[in-house]
Amino acid sequence: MLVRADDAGRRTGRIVEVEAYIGATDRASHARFGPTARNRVMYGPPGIAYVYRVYGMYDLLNVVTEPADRPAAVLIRALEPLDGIEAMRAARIAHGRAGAGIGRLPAHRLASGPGLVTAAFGLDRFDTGTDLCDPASTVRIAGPARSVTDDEILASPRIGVDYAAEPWRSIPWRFVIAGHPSASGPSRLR
DNA sequence: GCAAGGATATCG
DNA sequence: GATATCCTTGCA
Repeated sequence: MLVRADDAGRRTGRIVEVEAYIGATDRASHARFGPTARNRVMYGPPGIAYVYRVYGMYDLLNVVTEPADRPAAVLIRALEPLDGIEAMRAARIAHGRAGAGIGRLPAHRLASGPGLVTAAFGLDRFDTGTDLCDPASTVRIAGPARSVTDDEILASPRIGVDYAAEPWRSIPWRFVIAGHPSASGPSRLR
């Protein structure tokens, strides 16, 4: 569960879709270039946020997952909004990238994509370095909203990594709660 | 189907 | 410095 507690109130969302990026040999990972100014937190301790910008407009939230010097992270691709729906909606409108229909978007679509997760939670690349495991952090990851069994989870190839060589392009390292209405992409892909 | 949008890694 | 590329999204 992703939690943000600040002046705007408390926002929580159940993490329903993630992707794994593991090691310098993963040709789809930012770590494929070795340590750089952008990805350096991937080489630090786990539990830290790595937020980067793609396509000039969207910031994507990742969590560092391995001990120092082993670059790995999990991309948070979608949330099921639980609390703070209106704060998320307001943040989406303030972010301004999406079209005019946000005011009428159903709640379950407010964070149904990696760029939408950060927009709904008011995160950007300058939040890189936040300790997501520290209860004192404004943004943090708490225990699961509820338990998930293995047979609910669908594994598939990662999204948007067609540039990577095989086998990395096809490894099923995207994990989603099968059929969840808050998963990313068109409904036919959920 | 495709444009928007700017940071980033790489090359000269 | 210049340039090709990118872990996306919403609308035509």
